[in-house]
Amino acid sequence: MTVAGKETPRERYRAQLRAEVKERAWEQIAAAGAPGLSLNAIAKQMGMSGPALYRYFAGRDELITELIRDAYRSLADTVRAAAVPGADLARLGRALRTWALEDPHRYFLIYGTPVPGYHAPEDITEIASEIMECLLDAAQADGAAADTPADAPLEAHLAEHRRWAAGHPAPPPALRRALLFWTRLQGVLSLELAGHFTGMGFDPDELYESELRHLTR
Amino acid sequence: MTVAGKETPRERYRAQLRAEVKERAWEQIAAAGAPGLSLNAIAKQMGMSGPALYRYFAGRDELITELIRDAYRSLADTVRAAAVPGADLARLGRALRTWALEDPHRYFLIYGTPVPGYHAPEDITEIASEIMECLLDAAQADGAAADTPADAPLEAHLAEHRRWAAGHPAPPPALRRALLFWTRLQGVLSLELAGHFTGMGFDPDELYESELRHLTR
DNA sequence: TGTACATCAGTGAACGCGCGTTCACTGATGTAC
DNA sequence: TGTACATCAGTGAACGCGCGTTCACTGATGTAC
Repeated sequence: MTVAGKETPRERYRAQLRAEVKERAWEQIAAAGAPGLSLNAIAKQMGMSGPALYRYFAGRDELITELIRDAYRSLADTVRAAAVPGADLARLGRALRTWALEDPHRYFLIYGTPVPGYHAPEDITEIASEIMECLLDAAQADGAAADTPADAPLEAHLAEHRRWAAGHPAPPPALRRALLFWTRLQGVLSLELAGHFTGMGFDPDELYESELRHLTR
Repeated sequence: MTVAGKETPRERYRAQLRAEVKERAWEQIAAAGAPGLSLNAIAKQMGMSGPALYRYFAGRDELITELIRDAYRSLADTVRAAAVPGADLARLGRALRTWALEDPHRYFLIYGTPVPGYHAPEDITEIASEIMECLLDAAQADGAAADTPADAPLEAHLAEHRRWAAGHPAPPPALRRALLFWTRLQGVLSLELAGHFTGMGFDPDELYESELRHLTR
């Protein structure tokens, strides 16, 4: 660890090279999918020999985990930036969509087909709950005016099983809003990004906006 | 092509062996994900040598395509069976959920991360629209009693872009119901199956049922 | 019914490939006196 | 300022592996007369 701003040239170089490896990794994911990611291929593309990269990453797995972490981090930052005090859920929803469309491969690294046997390290799980927290904040602020129950059975269930809310004080209707907000938008997004709407004629954005209208009114 | 019931022993054997290969393929997908699927490994597991399988499949790609086709086919059959006349959308929704939970890998082969560069052959696209048709039937039958507009902007858009409906006579509110039904359920399902709810404490089924209540009333 | 032939299943060797990863080593860069 | 040493970056060879796929071939199964 080095104090920021006091990096040695070598540390700077290391960080820069790690970053370049990751960039190439994303390019490779875009070209052949995450399973086709290969350290050797990245090295070759950067004009160095395979084993050189082992100075920067412990192995293929560490690189992938790093990419996943970065993806989560960027989503969390995006969501946090959109969940400023006073913002409504729709704003958060549009930020999510922009983020997802910006780089579908990044989206799928988080929300795509899970790799059998892979378990994310704990710090990644924490980023995920950071996202949930923003969601709850927004859901609570958004509907604070009208927190009448909208679906009693689900709200009762959520009121009793709110471990995921991690102590967040949102009332049951807000818990429900947050969760359904999330699943509904993910529904449109994942189908859209996976190409299940291509050739169908309509604009997925209209679906998305319709969901935003319904959740926030 | 042979008339059913007039199969020669050899044809019967071929069909049986192809089926066994596919079974092993699913097992392998369950163990290592679709990208790790290997003809050689399947052959070895079946006690034969690698090249033997080339008598039954043109190559790895054909096997995968076949698996995808089977997955689509089984979903379409499930949906069709649930969309009997008089059935409501909720029934179709529950059938979808049962089908998905029955074999998540099968689900992800259709709705998971798309493989860059892969394009499904046309007959698979047709199965997909078969599913859409059932959906539209159910959506139309279900809400026929109250087809008042629920979201004018979206319904207007869908009324003008109904290529996907392939001539189906469903009115705009039913178009909207069908699509949102689909995306909302997929939203819960894909997050649930990818494990994004694990450790959160609540039961995804409650979310799912809440969505069903909202769409069908 | 038996014989001659065609068809098909499966094998084993081989080709070329790329992967992840380890290891001993060279050469450059930074550090301490 | 220069010299001696330690640290680090990157190389090339090597290991073992598994992949998809082709090809010539053996042996069994079915077919025609």
